[in-house]
Amino acid sequence: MSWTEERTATLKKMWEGGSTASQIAEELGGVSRNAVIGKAHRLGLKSRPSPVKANDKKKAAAKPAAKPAAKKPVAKPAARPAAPKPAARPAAGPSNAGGQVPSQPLPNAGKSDLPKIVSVGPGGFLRQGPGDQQAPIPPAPPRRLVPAKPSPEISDKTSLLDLSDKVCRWPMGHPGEPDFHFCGEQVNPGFPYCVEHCGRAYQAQLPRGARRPPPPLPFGGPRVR
DNA sequence: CCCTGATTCGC
DNA sequence: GCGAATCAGG
Repeated sequence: MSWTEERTATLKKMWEGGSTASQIAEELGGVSRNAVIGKAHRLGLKSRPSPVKANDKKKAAAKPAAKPAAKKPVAKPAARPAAPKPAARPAAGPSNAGGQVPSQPLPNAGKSDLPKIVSVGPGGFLRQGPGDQQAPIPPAPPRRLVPAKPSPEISDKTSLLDLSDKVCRWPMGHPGEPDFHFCGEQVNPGFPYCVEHCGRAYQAQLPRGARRPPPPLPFGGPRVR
């Protein structure tokens, strides 16, 4: 398997959506977890709430001395760029650090305390505020077993091959499912999505300080059909 | 042991 | 660029 545009896009989307590397690898198929991680890094995506690197204590004095990390008999000057850590991006909370979809059905159900931020995008689409996602859509995207439903109705749906600059590339469903397809509506000029999906793709910024970790949107965004 | 992501390095 | 092997933490 090679990293095509779409597979890379899927990887990126899922990675940013909080899926674990294993899940992504499984979804894509034909690649290992390591491959996904490796690719993610090469893409520049990196460092998410990683369980293993959670430590970021202010006390750096403890052990600056690096461990050779490479136990291979190769003598290598430990000149590591010392990645400037991106300083805790508002990432998933501790409860769902594992990338699992939160069991809470409505991330934003009764909470109206947040200011409703709405702004108008270039195409006239309304940006939603983070967490303003139309509430209840997907509590949990069914992963793992794909029914392999012999669906004949994918004929008139926009498939991967039907994508062009003119049609909305918003994914409907999940890759691997028999009826996975794309929105296919006419795009909002200058964007990869139609006006409606631009509203989902591009969200308004909350004022500083009022931000919350982005709702770990399940891969591919809300399951709308 | 299971899981996670990070890193290295031969290909 | 890719990803197995490995490391390291939970």
